[in-house]
Amino acid sequence: MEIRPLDDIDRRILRSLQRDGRLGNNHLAEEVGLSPSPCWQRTRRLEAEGYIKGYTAVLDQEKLGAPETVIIEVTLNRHDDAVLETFGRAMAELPEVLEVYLTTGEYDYYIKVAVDGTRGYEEFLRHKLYRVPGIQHSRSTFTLRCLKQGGISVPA
Amino acid sequence: MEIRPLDDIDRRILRSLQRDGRLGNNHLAEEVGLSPSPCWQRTRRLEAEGYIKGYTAVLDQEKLGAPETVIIEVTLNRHDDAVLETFGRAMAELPEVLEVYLTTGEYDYYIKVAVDGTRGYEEFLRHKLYRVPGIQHSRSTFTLRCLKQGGISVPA
DNA sequence: GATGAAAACTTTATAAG
DNA sequence: CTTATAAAGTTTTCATC
Repeated sequence: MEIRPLDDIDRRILRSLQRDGRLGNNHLAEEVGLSPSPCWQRTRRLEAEGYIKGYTAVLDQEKLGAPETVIIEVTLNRHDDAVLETFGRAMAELPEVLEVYLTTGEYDYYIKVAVDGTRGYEEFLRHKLYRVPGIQHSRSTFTLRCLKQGGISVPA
Repeated sequence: MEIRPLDDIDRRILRSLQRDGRLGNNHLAEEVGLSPSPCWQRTRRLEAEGYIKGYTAVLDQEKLGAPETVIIEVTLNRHDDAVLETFGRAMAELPEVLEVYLTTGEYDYYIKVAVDGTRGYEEFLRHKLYRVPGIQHSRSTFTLRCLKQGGISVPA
């Protein structure tokens, strides 16, 4: 079920649905230069094979009251599996947290949070991050402006 | 046109559409406990007022041949508006680049890229990043595992 | 792959309680 | 807000070339 590589039309379907996740099959077919029926089959195949993981509404962080994006890097004071895992899970459960990555290098975790200003940030640190045990050191970077944000580009 | 604050039902609509961007109005209405007609009006309002910025298909980075996510922080050797701006735009145009943020602190830019292993990463550095003029210093962090990724949580 | 057709469902608008 | 209606369009399946 995952044998065939993507062809040009598959990639066009992915690009179109990435641009507009609610595109109907008829419009999509027209956009990619196919008749509706095979277009529909390809789209279902791309979903079934996992190229398309899902569809989502993209919401506005500012309008929802968390205009600041802050990057927090964290080192833990122990590095056994259990501590690393527990910390990551605790972070992932917090609503302010947008992203959690376990990383190589100087820090163990890389976390991105959305907060309402320095106040919101302080609150997050004091009431959420610093209450999770095991943090040795953390370093925060406020973002000033986002120039790009989004999913992977479908290769040519 | 942007006077009214969100109520509980609006927030449920946002959460449902974030979870499934292709939910039809009837299912959505049922999910949020409303009849289809007002549900449809609220959804259009949330779009028109910008709470919903759009809809997108979420694609699989691995399946599309770029399984590694690398975080690159960059300092530029000059900090006038033109240099900062030009660098950010050049980064945003590269297909490997998923995110570009201008930041406070030690580095000027924070960039997230998707590449195919250390090979793909080296190629990105040599053929793309290092060909952009003005870089004083950069620091790369490979991510090992992603524990969370997604948009903002709709507040309670 | 293209076409066509049919049933079920969705979208969009409008009117009335 | 709800219920109801209705035309237009979409989705999904299926048979055929």
